[in-house]
Amino acid sequence: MDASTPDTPKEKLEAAYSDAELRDAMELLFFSYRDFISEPDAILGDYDFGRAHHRVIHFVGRNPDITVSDLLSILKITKQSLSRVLSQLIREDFISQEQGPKDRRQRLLSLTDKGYALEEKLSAHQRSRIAEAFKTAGPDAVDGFYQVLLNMMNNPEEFSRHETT
Amino acid sequence: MDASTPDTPKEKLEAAYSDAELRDAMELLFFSYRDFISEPDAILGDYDFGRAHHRVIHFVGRNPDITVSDLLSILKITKQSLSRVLSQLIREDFISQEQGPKDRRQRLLSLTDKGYALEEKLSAHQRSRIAEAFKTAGPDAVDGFYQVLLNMMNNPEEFSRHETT
DNA sequence: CATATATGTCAACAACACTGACTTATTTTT
DNA sequence: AAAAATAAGTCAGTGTTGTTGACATATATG
Repeated sequence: MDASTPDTPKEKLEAAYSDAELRDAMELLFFSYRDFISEPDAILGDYDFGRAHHRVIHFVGRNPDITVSDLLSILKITKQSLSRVLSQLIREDFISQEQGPKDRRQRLLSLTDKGYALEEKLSAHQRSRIAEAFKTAGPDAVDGFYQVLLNMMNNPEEFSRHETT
Repeated sequence: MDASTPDTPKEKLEAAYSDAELRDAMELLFFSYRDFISEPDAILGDYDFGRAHHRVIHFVGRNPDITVSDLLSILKITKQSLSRVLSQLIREDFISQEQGPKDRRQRLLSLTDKGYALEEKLSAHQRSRIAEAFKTAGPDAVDGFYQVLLNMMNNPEEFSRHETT
């Protein structure tokens, strides 16, 4: 019936996981992500923005002078999809464009002051939610959180963690 | 500048987290979830289904005889949104409906054999991805993963973890 | 000079969420 | 028994965000 259950008990040292346990993890991921991402929606509504705008603001904020194509490969969406939200953000002065100094075809993106202010506002709740979770769970749990999620990525190198003070 | 940096060094024992670290965590969540959820898309395409169908199949599979309203409060979408995908899944015999034995207004939802087969197929890659990540990270890391994500939920009671063998 | 690359744009379309209004069957309350 | 509440379903319209395909412009590179 249950093909995932190991027949040899000695394998337990290697921590085999049952299908039910693995589905637990899937659900936990769903629930936590659902609650995490739904949070800034109210604020975004005030600006007539959506989650796509939020993602762009976040990644431009963390990568000043990012090129459009680099942003595209982070978000993994088409340039037409990006264009809709990006041109809105540029038009309304949340994001600025600058011609690339070496390659003048590039349009380097950065947050304006207005954009930074919005980013701060949007991420405030999310940051304190994570800070709370981290404090409650403790430093070892935080390490585990990083290890597991990193191992779940297709290209863990895409993620670069900042210094722990 | 950075308002989150504690001035008193003794607070370090309580593990304060900088804004940069907290934004790291936000990104890790984004990246890992992005890669995790994009996986079954190809299979879904073969059936002309999308991610919404996948979520319904998953939660009905894990909660046989679930009522429509309970499913709605898990997914946190409107009944009109659910209706579109659910009626498709019922029409094509992936999900069955049964009148509630106590409350005959209820329509209890369960997966058919066909539905179970699809669920298995859809979750196979995701389960092995998680199993790999768990094995690589180790049991302590898995505990940390659970603790942090649980603490990030609005209502951690909504999640119930199965027995660890 | 030819070709490739970075970006932007137009148009059409699909998935999936939303609101609002209304119906039917059944249960609960008064 | 009548009234109100609940579970589920439906119709119609709308918005966000993703997709494909085709094409344009400026700039860099061979």
